[in-house]
Amino acid sequence: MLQLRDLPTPEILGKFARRYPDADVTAVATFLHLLRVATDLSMALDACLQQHGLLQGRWWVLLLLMREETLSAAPSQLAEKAGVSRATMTGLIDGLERDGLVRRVTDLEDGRRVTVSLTDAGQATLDEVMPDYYRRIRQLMSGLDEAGREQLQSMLKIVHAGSPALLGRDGPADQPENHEE
Amino acid sequence: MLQLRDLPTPEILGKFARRYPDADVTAVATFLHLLRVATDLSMALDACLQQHGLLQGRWWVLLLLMREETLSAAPSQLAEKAGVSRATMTGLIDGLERDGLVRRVTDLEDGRRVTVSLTDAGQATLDEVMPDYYRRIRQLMSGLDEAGREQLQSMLKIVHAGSPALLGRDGPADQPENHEE
DNA sequence: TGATTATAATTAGCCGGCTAACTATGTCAA
DNA sequence: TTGACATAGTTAGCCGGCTAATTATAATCA
Repeated sequence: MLQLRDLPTPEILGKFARRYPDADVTAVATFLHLLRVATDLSMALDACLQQHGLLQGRWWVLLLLMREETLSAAPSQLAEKAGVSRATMTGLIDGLERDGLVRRVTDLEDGRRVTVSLTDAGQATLDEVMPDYYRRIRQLMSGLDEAGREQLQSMLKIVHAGSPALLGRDGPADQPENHEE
Repeated sequence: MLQLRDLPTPEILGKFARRYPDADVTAVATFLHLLRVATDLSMALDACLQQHGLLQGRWWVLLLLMREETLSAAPSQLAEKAGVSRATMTGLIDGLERDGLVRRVTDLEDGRRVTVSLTDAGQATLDEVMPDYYRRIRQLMSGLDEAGREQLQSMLKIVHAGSPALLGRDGPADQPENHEE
């Protein structure tokens, strides 16, 4: 997601700000810092899961199934909840089924529908991974007390609320520029 | 990075915590929240850059070149600073060269070395993208004042410092000796 | 009824990461 | 001088996302 290792130094940001007067140095620094930390955490999570033979995508599928009372769900539901396309979910389920962690059952009444269920092996895998995962997250966050966590989350919400600003068709139209396309 | 759209509700976290007593509910919630927000920002950034015909990887290359006094650098330097493999950097440069945004020049003294330079067209592209980017970041962060940004960054540092906890070979039982920054 | 449309899942093929192998060039010491 | 090694970049091929097209089944209505 944010691969960049060499975040701009204050000097570089200042230099760029002279060429581009719209630059808000502390805003950019904070934004990049947030992406940098999150990227490192995500990569570290991947590494942790790989020690148990899982990858993030597959792990989420198992978790989503375990949340269900019936330990099962339709591929389309899983895709939506996991935030991936149905095609990607098909691939994830293929892999999990090959490893025996989930099972596919075609619906008897509606032949188009398929139900994916967590197998005993799948549950066992989660029972191995989750305690390790939870211990690591506990440790990761041990530097922040409850109040700190609350505060971090409330600041994240503020930033999150601004994210549509990044999306608008032509930017916060300060001064309209002429580009085609 | 964190595709998951359906973050666990407090009820689900509680249910999992009963099965896995090591779970620290607020730690997990904060961790996931951080990844969720960062992922949305990253995707929004991608969408913004795509409006100018760029992708994150290529954009970073142009920025790294613009930082240099000579507007040029070696592919290996760029790869390291951008945090991608040399092979990936070769591909990025291929695309940028094809679009005329950078230029490759083989070193006269050492035939193995190549210098990548920003072309006028590359600079012009940046001059189009950067003001838009900066305006959007300014808007994104407008909900936090300077003190808030400082505080957010200091909390990010605390979390970042704990990230080695996610990596340790066999859970946080053994303390990783990584210590930097 | 039977043609048309809608829905669920899958398949096909693209793209941008990666690692590992390869090519070309330079360096150094026997 | 030349053979072993080192270095810079590229190429080859894998993998997991994606979109778009396809297959199979169900639902609708003239």
